[in-house]
Amino acid sequence: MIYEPAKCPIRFGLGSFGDRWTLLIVRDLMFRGTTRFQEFLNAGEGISTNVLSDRLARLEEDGIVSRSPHSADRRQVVYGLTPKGHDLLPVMLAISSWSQQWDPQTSVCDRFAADLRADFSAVCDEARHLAPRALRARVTPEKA
Amino acid sequence: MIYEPAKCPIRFGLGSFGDRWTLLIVRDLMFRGTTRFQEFLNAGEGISTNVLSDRLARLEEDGIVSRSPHSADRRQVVYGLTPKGHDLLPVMLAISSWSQQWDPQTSVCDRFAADLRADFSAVCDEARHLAPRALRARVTPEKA
DNA sequence: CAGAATCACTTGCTCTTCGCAACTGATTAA
DNA sequence: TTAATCAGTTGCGAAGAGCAAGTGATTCTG
Repeated sequence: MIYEPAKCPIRFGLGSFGDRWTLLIVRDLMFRGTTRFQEFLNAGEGISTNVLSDRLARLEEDGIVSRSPHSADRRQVVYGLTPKGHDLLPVMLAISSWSQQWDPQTSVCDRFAADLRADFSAVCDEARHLAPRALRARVTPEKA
Repeated sequence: MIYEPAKCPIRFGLGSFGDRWTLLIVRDLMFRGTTRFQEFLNAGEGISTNVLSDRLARLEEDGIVSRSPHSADRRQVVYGLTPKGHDLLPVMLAISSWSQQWDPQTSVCDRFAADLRADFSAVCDEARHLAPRALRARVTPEKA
């Protein structure tokens, strides 16, 4: 926990993911299907090994990320989202929608953004059942 | 800007509010009607003056917060949300909904949470036109 | 009109955290 | 048997956060 929560929901949320890196890890798990330590490192964001290690541990402690040994290769550790982690989908999509609206560089496809604005809950319900790659395909523009 | 953005919407969002304090300032502006430097300090979160000063400056630079001199008292500076800042409402409500679901201590009223789950877009559209106090009254439980 | 209070900050200091690089122990591939 | 790969850990310099005191402008008080 990054700092103590109170009754405020914003403060509680920031206690779990109120830093530069945590939501990027959740993004990789949710939209890119990243499951291993090395993959997070190579995600191109420049997170360092010690910080990644720390954030994954915190996320596991907070019940957002699951950690299990790989069945075949015992060197590997497989990370995944718990139900609590999956429930961050609306937060991620709300941020995506905001960025699409205010950052010209952001590549969220216009149709998805329009769908979100029209019926956010319906899009979330639909997106909830998609695998990471399919989810990402739904969010990002067709021609990119 | 806390770090460089790319095409990723999550990364862009975190570039604007990916730290411990920024969203708490937005919360105070959005749900509590806080407008002055001293009020942010006394919000009970324990932010220090130098960090508050820095964050308000960044938020203004990012076009999320407006800064104007008080009409009567020229010592005072009045802070407010820009349209870009107001558009963070869905992000704040998504975080609130998540916290209400996963933190027993979080005080978001059950009815509001249910409304959000049923039709997030409609609740956002409705909430958009409310003043901070009225908005907060809609979110927090009746008996608290 | 003088002195004190209040406003939004700034400065200086200390301590924690971050980013980088090298290293480790366990496991697997050649 | 040796080399490569895995998920980390450790050590160090730099950056950021937290705390307390100070600043200049403005406004209130007597």
